[in-house]
Amino acid sequence: MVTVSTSSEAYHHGNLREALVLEGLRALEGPDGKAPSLRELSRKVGVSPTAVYRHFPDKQALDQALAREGLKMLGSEQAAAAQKAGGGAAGFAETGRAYVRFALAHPVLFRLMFTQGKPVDKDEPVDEARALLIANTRALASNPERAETLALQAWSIAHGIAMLMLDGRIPVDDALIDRMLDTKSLFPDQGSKSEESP
Amino acid sequence: MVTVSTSSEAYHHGNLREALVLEGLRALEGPDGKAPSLRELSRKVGVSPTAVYRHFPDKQALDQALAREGLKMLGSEQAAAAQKAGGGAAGFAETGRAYVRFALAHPVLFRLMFTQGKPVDKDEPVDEARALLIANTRALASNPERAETLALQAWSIAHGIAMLMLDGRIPVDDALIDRMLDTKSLFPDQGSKSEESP
DNA sequence: TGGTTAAAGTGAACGGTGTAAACATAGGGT
DNA sequence: ACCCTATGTTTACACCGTTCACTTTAACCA
Repeated sequence: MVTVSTSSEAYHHGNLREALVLEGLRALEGPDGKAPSLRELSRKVGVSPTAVYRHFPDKQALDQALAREGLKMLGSEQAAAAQKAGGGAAGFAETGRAYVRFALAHPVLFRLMFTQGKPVDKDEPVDEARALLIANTRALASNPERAETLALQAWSIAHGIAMLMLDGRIPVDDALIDRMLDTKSLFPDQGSKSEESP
Repeated sequence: MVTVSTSSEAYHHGNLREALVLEGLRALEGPDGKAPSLRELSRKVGVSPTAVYRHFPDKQALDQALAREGLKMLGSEQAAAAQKAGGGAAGFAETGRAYVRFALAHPVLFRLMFTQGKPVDKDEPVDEARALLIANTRALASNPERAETLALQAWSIAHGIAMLMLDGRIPVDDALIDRMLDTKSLFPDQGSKSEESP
């Protein structure tokens, strides 16, 4: 059904959708500081602007696809960071740092990920980061309700730090990040339920 | 030198700059969910688009003026909330709630306030909110360094909650806000330096 | 008081954007 | 062998921020 033609001179591109997303992610990493326009993207891929509409209903849909890729990247980076730290409380703390690090490393992508309005009631199958967060707080908090609050608090502070640094309100400083994300002082009841070993 | 002509039919508007900022703030409160364009603003004020450039070097400058107004509003609302709560720890907690409340009440303005890139090293004479925050943490924290960390943590969590709610990542719920902003559990060392009475 | 000058407005135009509509092409299934 | 459909193209429209050359008006000074 889908013939993935690698020839780049064909009238039909082959897999334009994937190419757009790929080029979009690349552009988001660029030094422009702003998300690429639809026309700019289509130019780079070598296709007319309206061709995009065969694969996305509108620009926002393209942006949402890029946002989903970003969420996937963030999730896997957080998971990797947690695993490297040995899981548990240390891993939990590390996911926070990974969150802020990701935001600083991919500022435009990060903004796009959250600017794209999504409903809150629908569970995203792609959101590994959220699942990881919930699992972590469930394991660390004293009780389930406290766990949920803890999860949202942890998310909020990491997100707040990330945003304020991206917006130039807070100096970008690794040591400062560590101090602000010090989970022992922020969430003193962590680990009161279970303790773990590497 | 400056004659403020109230007549609205004059060739020269009289005080176009103020009118633009006023209309801009009004538009930011509207249901559009997006910041007004320069042309739209000039239309509503009854002036040609290029007239704006007599008062602002570019669109970003206009946006920055709007952002400054927003920061002033936020600062005074926070100060009022703190005063109503009787100052001290209770007042500090209230400034956090006021911050989130402001963001939810003026979503587009709030976004604009932080999207307008400003340097971090320059002290803004207008930023009452930051001054209030620093004063509060100085009074509440056990030592100066802890006070600074506390200030940035408090700011970050309030900002994070505000942003995540604006972006639809967290349900907008007053009780949830209170739970997440519970300063007694978040910052257990608060009040260890000085205690106050209403 | 009257003339000059500079501040503050205008309109047309340029390149950019997202998007709709009509048309072109190519490749696969019957 | 044919046509159908998926996937491209061209053209066009309305809007955007911004530049340029021009006009109007008001304030100041001789």
